[in-house]
Amino acid sequence: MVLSRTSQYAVQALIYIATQPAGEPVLNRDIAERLNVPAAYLAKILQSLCKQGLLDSFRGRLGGFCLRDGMQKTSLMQVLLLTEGPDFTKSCILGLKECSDHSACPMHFKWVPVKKKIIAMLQEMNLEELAKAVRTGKYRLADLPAAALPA
Amino acid sequence: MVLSRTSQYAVQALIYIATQPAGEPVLNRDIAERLNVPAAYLAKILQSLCKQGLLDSFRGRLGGFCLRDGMQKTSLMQVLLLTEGPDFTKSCILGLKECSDHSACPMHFKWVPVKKKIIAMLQEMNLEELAKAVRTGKYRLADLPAAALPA
DNA sequence: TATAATTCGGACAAAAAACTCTTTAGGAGT
DNA sequence: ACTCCTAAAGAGTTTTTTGTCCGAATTATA
Ligand code: FES
Ligand code: FES
Repeated sequence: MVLSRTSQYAVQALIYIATQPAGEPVLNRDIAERLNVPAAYLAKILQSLCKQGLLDSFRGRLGGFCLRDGMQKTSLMQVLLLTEGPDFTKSCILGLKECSDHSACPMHFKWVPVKKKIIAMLQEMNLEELAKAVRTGKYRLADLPAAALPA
Repeated sequence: MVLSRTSQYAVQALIYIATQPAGEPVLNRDIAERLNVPAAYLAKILQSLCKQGLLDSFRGRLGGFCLRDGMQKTSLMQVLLLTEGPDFTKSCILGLKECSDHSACPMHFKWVPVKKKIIAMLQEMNLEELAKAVRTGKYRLADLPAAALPA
């Protein structure tokens, strides 16, 4: 309803990394397995997040990815601006090029307040808090494996 | 941020048809030109909306598409359930297969209230009202043509 | 120094979404 | 009956997104 698969993988991975001890690199393979997403594809996404400054990467033995220092409090909004592009929040719901009060589609004045709520929500959630929530065990980052479902 | 291009075209076209005199078929060609959208592609979308019961179509001279009788008050939610599929509102923002209180991702309890707002908004907007808004001339369905932009 | 483990980078492949072309069939006017 | 105008249908193309593969570079450790 809102996010590309790439963004979903990125967010899941970042939260997962944030749940792990800071400073200890996490293996791409482990993240992919844990989240049940394609490892090679996830690697690309993580590499891109490195280039964009959210992650640090280390090659060779004891290598892996970890959150760059000071990025614990990165908001989901910041992440999505990287993965969805800088116009993420700027678009008209009907797809018009410009979305502004003086150039409005018929849904504009209903949509804008809702959009503001979405943006506020994305800005107030950060990786550290989400990771903390996951560590309580009450929330999950990936689907239940089929094996765990009732027969 | 929320809708596929197909859905955007569908909604734009339906609103445009609703602005036209009821019972008089509107040409696909005219809709496409007015919305500045690929005609052949739009035709497919309209055909699909016919099959799904929102529109009536007529071939030959004086042919075209018009809203099926009684569909003037169709809500955007109903339209999007057709164009985006019946799971449109059911998805988890992180992409998990199940989105429910007892199987929640870490964003679930923040996301669900916002999602409810989106759904409420989509349910309360219907084609007739949107068309009326467009007829006032204050709102638009398509981008300003490049020719109309300041040089 | 050799080895194993890891990311990096680029090319490639598959799938989905967006869009086009061409032919057929149906309906209105003459 | 004929012609013109329209949507219907289906195959095909292009573009974007998602996903794979492989070889090279980098690093810890034995
Ligand atoms: S112009 Fe369409 S949402 Fe603002
Ligand atoms: S489980 Fe993720 S939004 Fe409900």
